[in-house]
Amino acid sequence: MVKAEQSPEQSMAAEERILKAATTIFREKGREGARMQEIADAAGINKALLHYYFRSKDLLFERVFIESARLFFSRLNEILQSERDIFQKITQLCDAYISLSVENPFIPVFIIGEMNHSQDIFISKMFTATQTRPDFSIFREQLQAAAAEGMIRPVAPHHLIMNILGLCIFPVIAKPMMQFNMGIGEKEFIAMMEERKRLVPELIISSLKIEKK
Amino acid sequence: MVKAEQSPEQSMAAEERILKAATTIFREKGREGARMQEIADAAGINKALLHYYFRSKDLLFERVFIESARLFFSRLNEILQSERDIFQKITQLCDAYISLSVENPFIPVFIIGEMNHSQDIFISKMFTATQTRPDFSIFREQLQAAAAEGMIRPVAPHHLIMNILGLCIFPVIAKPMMQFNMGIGEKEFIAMMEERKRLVPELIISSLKIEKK
DNA sequence: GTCTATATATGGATAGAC
DNA sequence: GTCTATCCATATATAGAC
Repeated sequence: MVKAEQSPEQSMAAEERILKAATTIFREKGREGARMQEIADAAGINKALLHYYFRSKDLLFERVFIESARLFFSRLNEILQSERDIFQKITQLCDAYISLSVENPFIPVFIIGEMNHSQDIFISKMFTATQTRPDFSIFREQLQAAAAEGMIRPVAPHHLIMNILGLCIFPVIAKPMMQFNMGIGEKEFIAMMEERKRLVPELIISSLKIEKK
Repeated sequence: MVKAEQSPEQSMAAEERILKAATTIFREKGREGARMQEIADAAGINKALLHYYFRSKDLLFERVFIESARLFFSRLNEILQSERDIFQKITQLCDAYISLSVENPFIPVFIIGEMNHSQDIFISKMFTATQTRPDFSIFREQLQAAAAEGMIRPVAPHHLIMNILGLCIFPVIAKPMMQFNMGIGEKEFIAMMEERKRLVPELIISSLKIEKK
């Protein structure tokens, strides 16, 4: 515990503590709601050190946002471009995004909020930085092939992806509404989301298989 | 144009202009992102007058939030408690919430964001003020009756409502993500949401009718 | 690298004239 | 009711000692 030393580990520790604290607070309160003082307190250092390491609130925010967006979107790409068939991919996507949202309930609200509050130019820049722009080409071809074979009915990829993400993520961001408007408690909510890991893939897949009209 | 007069109409006009401007700006930027100066500018008056009419930013925000929440949640109640059967109600809910979200794209993000950023006590107070707490009893009974008759398979109301709202609202709040991550332009987005007025009820209703297992 | 102290800017709110 | 001018608290950011 030789605290006087200025070892690289000490330096790293402070920088990481700041980043960890900033991540928590930005995600919970958003860019505008977060306070540098609060981040400093949570990191156990003072405001001056924040600026020493990250120069400004905007830059610190960018770091947090990019990392959050990467965490959120990288799974999408991984699953879409794997070697699995469409049904496995759908099941994996549901499981991944329900788990991700339940375990990090602030991330979806954070990303959605900031994306809707920022200028297009900023969002574009952030996305380029995350390097997670998903490639739908493989998935699209799989869907077309399956439709051509009569295995499923034709479906536009963006509709399908929105269906999956909406069904998996929306309940998490609407949780307060469910609490106050529908009387769903914490335990019921957890149970409900667990049920949805089974219900949502079933719903999505059955809708593809039905021969209607 | 006798501007010197202090008629009640003049007074009303200013108050309403403020409320209109505040509504727009709070919805777009959120409670923390909104600036009283900006609201004053948009209303064509100065900051002092904001406080004259609404006392504080918090009170002005409450007015806007309550009115927005009322607009958003009142449709839910209306439809759930109407005399229609469950299939008509589902179709109406989809149509209503797609239209509402497309026409007022900031409202869902606004309500969701503020509900996730506020204390439970505040949210609770706001909801009491809106007087729009939905009553699911009729809808629940209808679902149970239909299931008992074998018309549909059993389904929990809160799952069903989340499915509907998620499928209708999520694409709107995820619009920036679709733009930058999936290359969906403004025209494609509008067309997509129009398609969903047909696709979503079809998806929901078919999932209820299927006899699986 | 880390701190204390301080500069600077900004935003919400009030005082007081008209 | 409406304005200008100003106060005051808070927030980001910097200077400079250690």
